Amino acid sequence: MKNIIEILKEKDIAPSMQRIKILEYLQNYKTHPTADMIYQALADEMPTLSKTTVYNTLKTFTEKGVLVALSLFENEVRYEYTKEPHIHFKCTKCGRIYDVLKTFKCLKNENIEGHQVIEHHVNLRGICKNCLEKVED
Amino acid sequence: MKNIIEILKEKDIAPSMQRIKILEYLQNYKTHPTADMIYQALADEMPTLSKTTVYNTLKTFTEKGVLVALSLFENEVRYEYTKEPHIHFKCTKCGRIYDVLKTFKCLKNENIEGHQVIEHHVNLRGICKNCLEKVED
DNA sequence: ATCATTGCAAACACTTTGCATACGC
DNA sequence: GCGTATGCAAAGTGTTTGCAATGAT
Repeated sequence: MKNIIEILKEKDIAPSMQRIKILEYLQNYKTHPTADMIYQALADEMPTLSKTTVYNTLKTFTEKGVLVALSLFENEVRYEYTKEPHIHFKCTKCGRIYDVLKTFKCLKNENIEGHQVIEHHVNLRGICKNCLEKVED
Repeated sequence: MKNIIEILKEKDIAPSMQRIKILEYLQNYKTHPTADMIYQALADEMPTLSKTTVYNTLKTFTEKGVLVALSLFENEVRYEYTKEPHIHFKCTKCGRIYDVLKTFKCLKNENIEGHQVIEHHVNLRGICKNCLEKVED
């Protein structure tokens, strides 16, 4: 795995304890967490961490292209590190978000009805594998 | 155009002045407005209208399947009446949201990697036709 | 008379802002 | 020492809740 400090420097972001921990968390836990989830997860080992810093850091990372901010359903912002082409599936039962393979053509940089596409997001919602199995029991 | 009262009755929603006006607004102005935009637009001719009622009504309509709530970008909830298959394009310059034709296969009711899909949303972002032309001037 | 809808005020959750302190080169 | 990052408290948004007043049958 690429060194976190390297990644930050490449994007002109000064490394700091807080920034490293937050990016590390997003690399390790691919759960598409909200700002608050990240804060809760790190607060134990970083008692002086403030939510403002989490928000600031996520904003910086998103602006510099380190992270992607997702607006899926229910009006919540979630963050992810991976930028491999994929789409999102959110389970209405357990709330978990899955990355699934993008099987169709990406419209990025294409022209659609005269509009120039820069981002292309596909969001699915339904019942996930896990929850389907539970119902069958 | 189908009578609004008919539509409401079909969905077991008791018609009221407020509900009719709100649905009428969404039928007439296909701008994918937020709750606040709807409130602002109607407040003039309905001085006693409350924002709570707008929120209540949009919630009811969405639950009963009269409207669809969209989570596009920037963490804002927008509402639309049409349910013809289409996808959304949001312009990063002017903020306008366009409906564009869905040219690829809908995954609704299909099984993707074991997950059962109920909803399928495609969101594009970029520079719209209008704003592209303005830059060229 | 009964039951649902409305609308005010207050509460709430999430996010941003202002500013003083602390940190790192 | 200087410029940036941090973090507290407060303010700002968007939305929901509690409850009394209103409206419809």
